Amino acid sequence: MDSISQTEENYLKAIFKISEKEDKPASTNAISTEIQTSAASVTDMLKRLSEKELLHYEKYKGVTLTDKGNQIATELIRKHRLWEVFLVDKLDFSWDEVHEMAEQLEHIKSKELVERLDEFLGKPKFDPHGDPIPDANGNFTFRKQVLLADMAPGNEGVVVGVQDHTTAFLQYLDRLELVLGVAIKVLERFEYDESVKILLKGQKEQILSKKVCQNLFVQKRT
Amino acid sequence: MDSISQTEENYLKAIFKISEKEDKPASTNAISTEIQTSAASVTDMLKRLSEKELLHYEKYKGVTLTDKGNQIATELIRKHRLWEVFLVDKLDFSWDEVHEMAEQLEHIKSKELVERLDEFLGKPKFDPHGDPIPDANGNFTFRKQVLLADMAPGNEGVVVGVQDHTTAFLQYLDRLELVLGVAIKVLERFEYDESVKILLKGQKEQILSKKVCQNLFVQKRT
DNA sequence: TTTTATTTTTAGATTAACCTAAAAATATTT
DNA sequence: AAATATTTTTAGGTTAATCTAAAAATAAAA
Repeated sequence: MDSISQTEENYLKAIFKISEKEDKPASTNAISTEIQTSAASVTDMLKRLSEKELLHYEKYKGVTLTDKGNQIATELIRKHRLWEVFLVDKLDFSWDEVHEMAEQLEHIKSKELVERLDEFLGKPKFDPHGDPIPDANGNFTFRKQVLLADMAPGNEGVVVGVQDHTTAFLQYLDRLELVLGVAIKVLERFEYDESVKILLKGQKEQILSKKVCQNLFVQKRT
Repeated sequence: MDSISQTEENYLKAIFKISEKEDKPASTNAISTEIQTSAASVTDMLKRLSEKELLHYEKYKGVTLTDKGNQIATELIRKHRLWEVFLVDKLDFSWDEVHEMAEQLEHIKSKELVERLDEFLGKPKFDPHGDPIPDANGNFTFRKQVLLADMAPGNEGVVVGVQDHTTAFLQYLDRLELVLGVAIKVLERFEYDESVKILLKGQKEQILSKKVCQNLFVQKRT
């Protein structure tokens, strides 16, 4: 029952994030980029986390989380996303403002608090960016979704998430009225620049750049 | 605009607390007791906080907060007490469970979050223990209150706060139905052990020990 | 007013988390 | 396969926050 520092928690979260994308052990460099610190510091920390049995570490081979490390990382993600829901649903922040606050709130240590918060928010399954919130057992709700870029003309669906979480992108989406839950239909794809014409809410036509399409998740209507 | 660590914040809060009671500079020992650390560590920290101009420090003379230090401490108390209201009013925790969580939540850094939270909670003036919540400008609502121990037979009033914040006392008060807002009347004082017989909610008689009376604040009806 | 007790500070160490620079291991080119 | 480039680790140092033990200053008692 050795306690874990906020810094250690951040490393676990970073490793979890990297492992989500790539299917190989997380490299020292990948972690140092994610966490904005020197590779030497990462090596230092990996040794300590390995000592605590939160991850498997072999020199020069990268790391993978142990079950214990995975569980802690998942809990952090659960807390982060629940707090984001709180900030947006209850305190009326917009989806581009909540990351930094949630980054702090996720380190609050109290199992009971998380469960009560979850209850208070109505046990949400997704956060304000459409990312799944793991339940108390660490299980994520899986939703089959595709990038708008991968939809063919004629396809319809609902905007359910984003790949790019930057403030700039989120604010741009607000301007385009591309908020979560909105219905869209792909009308046409222009080969020239891979932009796409969509029908928004069944009424408004709009052209979206390739970049936007590659960062927007849609749940297709079947 | 040098940032301040959680540890530094805790020192400022401790000094504020000590200065509230005593009217002289806070001593190294008083701080070390409050913060549960060695006197040597306190001396170290006082030098650093003095360097940052958060307090006035003269060797062997104790410390007082500067305006800046005072402001930070007041903001921490504001945050602590607002979060306590959130935990009790929104998440249904009881008044004896919230201290530790608020102790962590008070360090979340975001001016906007505090103001939104305040708004969300209905701009409360007092926390679940009856302690005043400073407003955004650092002003406390003053309430004239007396210890139950200082009330004479015949006096009536409403329970508005506690002096002792321990879990044990708070839980005991719950058992006695002495929650905030309850009306009481002093019926009789027994010289022998300085216990007091009161009338609860105008209907139930109860005898309270000297110790209870010395830790319960009442707002007298005039 | 000395002596004794208490409080506070200094000195010297430790630990977590970071850094830079150099060395070692691994990966990529030619 | 040798040479070059990249990644990772080691070595050695720094800073914040802590500690114990000893010295210095202040306060209390005889």
